[in-house]
Amino acid sequence: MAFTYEYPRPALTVDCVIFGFKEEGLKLLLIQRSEYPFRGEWALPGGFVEMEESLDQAARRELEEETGVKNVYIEQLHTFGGMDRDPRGRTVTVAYYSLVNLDDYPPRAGSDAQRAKWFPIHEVPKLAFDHQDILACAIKRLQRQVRYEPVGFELLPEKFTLNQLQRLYETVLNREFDRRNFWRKFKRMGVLVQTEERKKGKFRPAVLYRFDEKKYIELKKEGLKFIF
Amino acid sequence: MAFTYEYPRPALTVDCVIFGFKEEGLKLLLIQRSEYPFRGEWALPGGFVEMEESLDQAARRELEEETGVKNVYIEQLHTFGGMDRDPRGRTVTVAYYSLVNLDDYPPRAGSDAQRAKWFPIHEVPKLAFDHQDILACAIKRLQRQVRYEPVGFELLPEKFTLNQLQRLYETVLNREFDRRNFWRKFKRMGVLVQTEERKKGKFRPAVLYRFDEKKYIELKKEGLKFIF
DNA sequence: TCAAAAGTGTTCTTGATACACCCATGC
DNA sequence: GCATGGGTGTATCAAGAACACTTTTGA
Repeated sequence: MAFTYEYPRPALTVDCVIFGFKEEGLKLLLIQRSEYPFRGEWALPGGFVEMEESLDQAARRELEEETGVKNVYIEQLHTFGGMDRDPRGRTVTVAYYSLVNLDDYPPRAGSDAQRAKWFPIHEVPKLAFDHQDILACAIKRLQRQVRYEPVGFELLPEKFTLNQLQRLYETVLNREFDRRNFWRKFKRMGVLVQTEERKKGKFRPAVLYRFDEKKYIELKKEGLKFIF
Repeated sequence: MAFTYEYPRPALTVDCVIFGFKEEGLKLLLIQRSEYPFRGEWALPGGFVEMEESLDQAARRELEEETGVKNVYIEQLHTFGGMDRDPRGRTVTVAYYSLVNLDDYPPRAGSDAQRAKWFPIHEVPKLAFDHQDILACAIKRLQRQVRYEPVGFELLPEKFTLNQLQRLYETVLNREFDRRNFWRKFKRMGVLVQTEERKKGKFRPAVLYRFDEKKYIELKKEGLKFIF
């Protein structure tokens, strides 16, 4: 049985806010629009939801089609349904967000994603639609989440130094931490595993750590509060 | 300019998870469906989004129409877009959630809302659609939010005793707190104002407190961490 | 005067903060 | 050997957890 009465329906889209991290700082993945509206302007990757796919699937599909980024964990952010979001007509968009390690998705990687580009978070151009609002919402969420859940590791390579981790937190939360206290806090938490490898650089090589997800899940069950 | 190509679109609805609190415990506001599908079964209040209203407006409108509950602060929860949610066809729903003080919305209050009823949270009947999932999501959110933001006060009368506050937290988080530590923690936080009034009962009258929102906002700016 | 809830104070432990020194490396 | 970031230890203070006693009221 179909709908008894068919009312007009808003169009439904998904949009993805994808954050990446490198030594230089936090970055955002955008695409340059090739179609009306906002042709030539930068926008979040996204598009229309098909009838035979879930919202998550739609987000993942659009992300891969438009940027080549795939197999990442995405998380629903918020749904934006303002009346004048889209000049083509009433359109509701479900925004997703994700954190990726920039080493895995270097700038302008896929040839299928010529129009995709990573922008430093503080040099993001004016965005199409209400994508500026969506971005603001995502940044808030990121700042919140990084404090209460170990998501920061998604932004780092598998093996990282405590210094990289600290810089990540300082970048995202826009404040500084005392190196020794920061390190101790994470070490005490017991979710980091020291590896045999060292990161070589100009100066003294730094120990590389891994995030131990299994252990985190265990500790969480026992009531660990991951808070920063 | 309208959409160049018109694709089929999912239907769009809103659903509201409304929590209430009383001495006996946490409650949930449901309506009994009068139409296909799931006629006669209990469901979250909600309905179709109109073309000329925002999502928030739609949620508020449906809530008032179906239950008489109005002028409450609602917050977007999550959007559910599974393919088989609705036997009538592909339907995406934006779920909202809200906390209200049960003294303001007594059970079966409005005559316009005959089919609405408050259920104790542990005696919720089987729900229509995937509303069970939505409810589970809302409970998680409530538990999370009550720990990191002062939303619990929405569930209480304007003036309340520390004991009521404690019972609220114990109910929502499903654990017990030491009375003295709990009280001290809240008092130290500095967001409670002692009123002149007392709550009389069988035994020694208890001091009634108010939540001082202005002060909370101030303290928050100064970096207060509201955590429980 | 008794039962039940309201209200307060102390100790102990743990985590947060602030801070100073030595170490390893490349140049 | 020196500049630079890597790595550790300690003292102090605030907050959390555990716990016991006095007060007020209605019946």
